Amino acid sequence: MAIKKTSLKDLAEHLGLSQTTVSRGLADYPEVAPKTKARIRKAAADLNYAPSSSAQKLATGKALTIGHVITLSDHMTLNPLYADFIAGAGEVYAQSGYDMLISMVHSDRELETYSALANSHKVDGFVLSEPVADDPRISLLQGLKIPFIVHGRSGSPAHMPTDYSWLDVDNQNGLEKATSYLLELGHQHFAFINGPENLSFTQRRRLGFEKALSDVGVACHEDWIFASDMSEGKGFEITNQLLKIGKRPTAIICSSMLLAMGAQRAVAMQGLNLGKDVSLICWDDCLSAFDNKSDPPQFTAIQSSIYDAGSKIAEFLLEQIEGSEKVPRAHMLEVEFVLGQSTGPAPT
Amino acid sequence: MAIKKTSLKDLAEHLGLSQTTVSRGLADYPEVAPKTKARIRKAAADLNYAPSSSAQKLATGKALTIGHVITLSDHMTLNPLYADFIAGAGEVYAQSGYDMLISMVHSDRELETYSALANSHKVDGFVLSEPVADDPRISLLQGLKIPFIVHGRSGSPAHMPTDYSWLDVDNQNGLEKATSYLLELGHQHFAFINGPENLSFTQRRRLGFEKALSDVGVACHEDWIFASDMSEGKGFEITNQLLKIGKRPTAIICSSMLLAMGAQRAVAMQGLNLGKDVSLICWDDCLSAFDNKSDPPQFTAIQSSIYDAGSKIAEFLLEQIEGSEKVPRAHMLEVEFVLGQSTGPAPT
DNA sequence: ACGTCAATTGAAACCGCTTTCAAATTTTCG
DNA sequence: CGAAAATTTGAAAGCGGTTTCAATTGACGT
Repeated sequence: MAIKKTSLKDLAEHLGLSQTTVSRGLADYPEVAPKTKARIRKAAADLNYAPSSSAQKLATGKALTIGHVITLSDHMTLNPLYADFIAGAGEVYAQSGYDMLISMVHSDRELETYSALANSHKVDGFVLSEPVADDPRISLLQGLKIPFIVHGRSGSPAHMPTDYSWLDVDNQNGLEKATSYLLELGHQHFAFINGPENLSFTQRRRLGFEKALSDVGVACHEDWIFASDMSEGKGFEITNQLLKIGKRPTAIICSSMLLAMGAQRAVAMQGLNLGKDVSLICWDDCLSAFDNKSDPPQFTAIQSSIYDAGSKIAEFLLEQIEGSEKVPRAHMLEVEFVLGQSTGPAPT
Repeated sequence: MAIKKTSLKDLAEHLGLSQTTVSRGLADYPEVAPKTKARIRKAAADLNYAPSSSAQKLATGKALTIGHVITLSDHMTLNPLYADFIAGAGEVYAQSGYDMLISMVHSDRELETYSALANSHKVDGFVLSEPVADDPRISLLQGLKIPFIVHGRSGSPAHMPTDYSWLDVDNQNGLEKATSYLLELGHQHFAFINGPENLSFTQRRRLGFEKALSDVGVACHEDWIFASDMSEGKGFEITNQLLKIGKRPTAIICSSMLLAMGAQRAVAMQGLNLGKDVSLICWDDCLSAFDNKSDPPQFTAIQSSIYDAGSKIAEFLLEQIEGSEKVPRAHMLEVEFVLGQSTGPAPT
């Protein structure tokens, strides 16, 4: 009852053909006679033949696999964003016959993991997430000469890198829009609950926020800008503190839907009305788990689907790997403003 | 400027040794002289040698890879649970030198994907998630004779399968505990917002719920049991409807934290007090994104870390793959009850 | 000094597929 | 009808490791 794995050789013998022909037949080479091809395909189906991927990889040098390295910063901190992003990318991979290799690794072994995956030829390319300023992974992969694309950009907010491929959403513009809208509503006192300080999108958002304010000469409450984990709990906690202040902010901007949900809870708990006493705009990554899709939407938001970002980035990477032109490619996604129930004119 | 990939052969030549010895040296075989080993290791490090994984796989027949097949039921519905589950499993894989291969696939090509991955030897085993009753994947994999473990159980709620490995959390008991606690508080009118009907854990939870009620002879409002997507929006929507009813439920049980958050929002919006006017218990998978960790916790809950489930399941699967004994292994995880702020005595 | 045995090392086969290059078979056509 | 061209097929050499089995070397006992 040994497992009967049919090899190419078995199949060839069974057909009375050479491995060469069978291999070509299955790969649909033009030089194989149509009649033969049909025979081969039938036999392959009958014998339940499936080529060994490792043999194929060895022979072709292609891994047909894309690597995503995820760092578990502390214990089990898996960004919920990542799930949707990966779903988007994964679907594209599947359609193109690629696999997705996910490596969970602690941050201290991160670079090592990239090298190992690249050197052992396990993957043909990488997707880099959450770039930090001057991200060491970028130069590493450049040195390794393996294709990769960055979700986001490393470097200063204004910089549009040209020496590597990236796809980013216009974070700065997004926050400018959000802030401007609130300004139009007459708000003057803003709190901004942003993401972890070291991430470059956080910095870009802050820039957009500050720019919108300085453009109209409204002062920015430095100590109402928070760098926080983007969890519901933090959103609640911070907002709760804020609302206790005598002269409290009238508008809150949250860098994620989770933060916004926490903020909303705090507002409700203080007996205040969202959209009246306090306005709230949040960044909405359009995660499948939190659809902001009621009519009108629960939150006024800056939207940008991270699922789409995932699929776009996968497309670009595959083009880069398979295509001849190895020019780095850059792409900026625009955000969409949606009006929801969480904003209203500044209270007088 | 070709990429200089050092092969075993290069390394052997460089050292003036045979490939055999070098291979053994790197694999730490006892028959290689310690002095030689040291030389080999140094050279390997110097030349930046990394074995080709495909060659290794081909030679050994092991893929050192575990497959997770994720079905995207509709468009982009990636269960947020899955992220934490995968993180738990992924970490164990990484520690044991295994990779995690994730295949995103539409449900109509699901079985096909399992066969393809197995037949092409891309993976040494599978983790099956979200089993449904009489899950076809199970018999498929049994036929394929490839190791696998199920997260959850297929089949009737009472059944403890012995013909395949599984790890499950005691869903029934969890819901019994939750319901009993509410009963002790004097509640009589329950709503239960459960997960999608076809999933077997949903059925088990329902069973626990009904059992707890029938044990004390309390009637069950059939039409207050909901099979719902486990999203915040649904939780809100359903609860909102419920609260408009004249003789409304005094206690709500939610099968996920997201549902509970939605429910909470509805309660707050109706100007009601959670833990006073309405009590709420939820199932808490201890997702990293929603920590129910304040003191006291926001929600009274039945806890069971899905991250831990992921790592346990990975451990078991690897044992099954590497170990000699191929006996199916079963494991039941217990739940923990935590008292939070969302419950209180039934209003009179 | 010599046979014996353990400790090391190596040659070569093999894993299963792709691909180069040559061979065999058909077709085409003057 | 026969040569040249086009179409099909196959033998064998990799791809880069692991592993079997044989060969070499050195140590040891007498």
